Amino acid sequence: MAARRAKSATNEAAQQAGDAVAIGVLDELLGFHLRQAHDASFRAFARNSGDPRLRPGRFAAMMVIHNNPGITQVALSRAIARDKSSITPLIQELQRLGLVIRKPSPRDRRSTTLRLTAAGERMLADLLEHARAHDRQLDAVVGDKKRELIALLRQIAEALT
Amino acid sequence: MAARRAKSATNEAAQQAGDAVAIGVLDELLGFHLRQAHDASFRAFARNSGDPRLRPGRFAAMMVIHNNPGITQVALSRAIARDKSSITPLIQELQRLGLVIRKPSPRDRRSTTLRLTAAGERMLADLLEHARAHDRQLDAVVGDKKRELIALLRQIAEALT
DNA sequence: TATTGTTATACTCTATAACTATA
DNA sequence: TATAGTTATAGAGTATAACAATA
Repeated sequence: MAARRAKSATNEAAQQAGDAVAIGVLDELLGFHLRQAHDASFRAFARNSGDPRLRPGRFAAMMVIHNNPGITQVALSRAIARDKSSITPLIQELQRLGLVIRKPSPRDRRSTTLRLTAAGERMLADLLEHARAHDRQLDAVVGDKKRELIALLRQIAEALT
Repeated sequence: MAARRAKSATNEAAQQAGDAVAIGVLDELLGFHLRQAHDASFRAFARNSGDPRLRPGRFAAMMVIHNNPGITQVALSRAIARDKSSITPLIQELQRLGLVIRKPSPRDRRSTTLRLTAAGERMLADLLEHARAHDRQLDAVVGDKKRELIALLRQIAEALT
């Protein structure tokens, strides 16, 4: 746990002058960089997507519903790795906005099936534009490493879930 | 926005049977994978670090203080990219746990300087053990790509901040 | 005038547990 | 007995705005 650079009473002055702070061993931890990169990406997306209704969480849910029309709430909850009780308010909100319709399943009367409305599809297309614009920013940063990077991130998500 | 796989009334049955859901274009978005990988990593860390006081946020703050003794609250807030008003309760909590000491700056009477206590240093060493164990899990997944991956994540964080 | 840190306040996201209605 | 979805509730974590003290 030895620190990397000399520290002393003069350090405070450096901090106050706005110097870069030392992050030490954190710099070698993949988990830390994952956190930093995600945080920056998340904020940039929220910042640029103008419409405050277009949070990353809702976007992911709508995308899953779009790609799996008729999906049930529990299946959706598994797909986006959230508890089913977290899905209820999310879906209610999307329904309130007229983006999703819920229909009782004909097969299992406990279940509700989900579909995007026409407005939902339009909103999703719009969201996707923002997401793609956002991703182009990322593309510009990672260049031809994109495929490889995605593959690594996917492996991480799978291995740790 | 065409979907990738055939969808129909039979889809719901597939969902109910627990089939993997289609995520569509999301799969090509770096931002999405960043979210998934971070989410999985974050949860795994919280799950494995036994001690519930060792949240990633506190860990990062303690690490920055360790590496920059005498840092002020505002400088810390910049270092971990949070508003200064979010730092107050965080530091109060660390102080309550006896992990951090606050001293008025002799130079600027508006400022407070932060340092880890001996207990704070011990706790940090412990935290670091957990973080490293966690990172070894990640290492096992990414193998010799680690350096490159970290470099890419750092570039992303820097470009988007 | 600008900055440091605190407070008041509120919002988002999420989870656990208990419930109902079905299976 | 087990599962789908809802509700009640609570806890992190964060931000904005306004403020007092100080620069």
